[in-house]
Amino acid sequence: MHTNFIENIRKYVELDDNSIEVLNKYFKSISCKKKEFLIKEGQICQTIYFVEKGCLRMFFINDKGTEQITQFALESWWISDFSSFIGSKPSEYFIQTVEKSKILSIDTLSFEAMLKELPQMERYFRIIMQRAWAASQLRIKYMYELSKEEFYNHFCLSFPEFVQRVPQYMIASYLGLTPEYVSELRKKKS
Amino acid sequence: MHTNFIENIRKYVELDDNSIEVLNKYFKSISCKKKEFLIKEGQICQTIYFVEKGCLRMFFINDKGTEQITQFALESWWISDFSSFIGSKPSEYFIQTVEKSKILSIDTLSFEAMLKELPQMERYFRIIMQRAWAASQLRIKYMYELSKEEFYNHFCLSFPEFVQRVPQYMIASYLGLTPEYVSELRKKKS
DNA sequence: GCCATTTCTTAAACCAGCTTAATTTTTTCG
DNA sequence: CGAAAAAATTAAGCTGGTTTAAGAAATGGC
Repeated sequence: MHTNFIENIRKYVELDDNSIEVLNKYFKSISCKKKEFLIKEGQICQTIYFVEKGCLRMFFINDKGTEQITQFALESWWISDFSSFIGSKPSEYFIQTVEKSKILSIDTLSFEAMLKELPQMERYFRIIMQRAWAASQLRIKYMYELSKEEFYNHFCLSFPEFVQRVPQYMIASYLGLTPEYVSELRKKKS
Repeated sequence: MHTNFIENIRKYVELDDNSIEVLNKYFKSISCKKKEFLIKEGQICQTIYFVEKGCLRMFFINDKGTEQITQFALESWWISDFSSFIGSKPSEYFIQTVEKSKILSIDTLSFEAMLKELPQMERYFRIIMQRAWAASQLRIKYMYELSKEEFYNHFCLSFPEFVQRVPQYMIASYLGLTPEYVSELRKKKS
C-alpha cells in the first residue's frame, strides 16, 4: 500500500518501518473517481496532495470564463495551492481529478506535527520543494524561449504518454494555446 | 554584518549565537561591483547566493542572440540555477550583478555539511523553497491570466521601487516584452 | 446500441505585440 | 567637460496566434 509514496520518500531520506507507521497516522488516503474536486475556488487550501495513482489538474477560471490549467500531477507528484496553503488565503484555483485516482493528503496541522515527529521529513520536503522550484524555473525558461508552436512540439516530445492520457483541450489549456490552434498544429505535423 | 541574512533565517527558525558562528564557517561573503558575473553559461552552478545588499539578475541568451532575464534577486532573496545545482549539469544561464552588491555564497559541499551540522537549516530551506515555489506558481498564473499590457501595469504597481531601480529594458526583458513596446505603454499611461 | 454530451476540426477575419530602422536622450568615464 | 556608448523613443508595417462560428467525430451512460 502507498508504494509510490514510500518509495519516493526513500529516494531522498532514510525511513524505517516505525516511521512508516507514523506517516500512516498523519496521511489520509482518498479514492476519487473522474472529475471529483479536491478543492474549489474560494476555499482555503489547507491540504497538500500526493498522487499515488491517477492524475490531477489545477486550474482557475479566467476573465473570459474559461478554465485555465496551470498544473498537472501524475503518479508520485505533489500538488497544492501553496500561496493559499502558506498564507491561509482563499484559493483562486480548483484542484480536480482528471481520471479515477488514489491520493494521499495531509492538512496544515498534521503537516507541522508530522515534521516535528519525523525531522528527516523536513529534509525530504526541502528536496521536493527545491526540485519543484527547479522545475518551475525550467518551465518559465521554455515559456520565454519557445514560440507557442515550439512549446507544443517540445511538450509532445517530452511527455508522449501524457499526450495520450489527457484530452487535447487540456494540453492546449496547460500550454496556453487555444484548442483550435493545437488542432492546426497537429494537422501541420502529419 | 550579514544582518539581512541572520534576520531572514530567524524569521523561520531558532538560531543561537553559536549557530551563527557555524554559518559563518560555511558561507563566504563576496563584494561585487556593477555588472560582475557570478556564474556564466556552460559552467556547472555549484553555488547558492543570498543577496545581502544590491541586486542580481539571471538571464540566458536566446536564439536571436538577445539576453532574456528570467529572474531578479534583491536584498534577502536567494538565487541560483537549481537545475544545474541539483543535476550537476552545465548551466544555460548567466548570473550577474545589476548594481554594486554584497552577496553571501555557499557551494554544494558546504551546503550539505552545513545542513548536517545545523539540522534546523533543513527546515529553513524547506520553507524558503516552499515560498519560492509558491511565488513561481503565482508568476505563472499571471503569465496565463494577463495580457502583456496588463502584466506590465501589474508589475509596476506591485514593485514601484524596483521599476525605479533597474533600467527599463531589463524590466521589459523580465516581463517578456520588447523595449519598444514598453516605451509605447509608458507613453499611453501618461 | 443509441442518444446526448463532450471533444476535435476547419477556415476566414482579425489584432496584440513584434520587427525594423532611424532619432533622441541619458549615462558613463577618461 | 565632452565624446562615446548605452538606453529610450517613435512610427510604420507585419505576423503568430486568437476569435468566431459551424460542422464532424468520439465518448460515455443507460
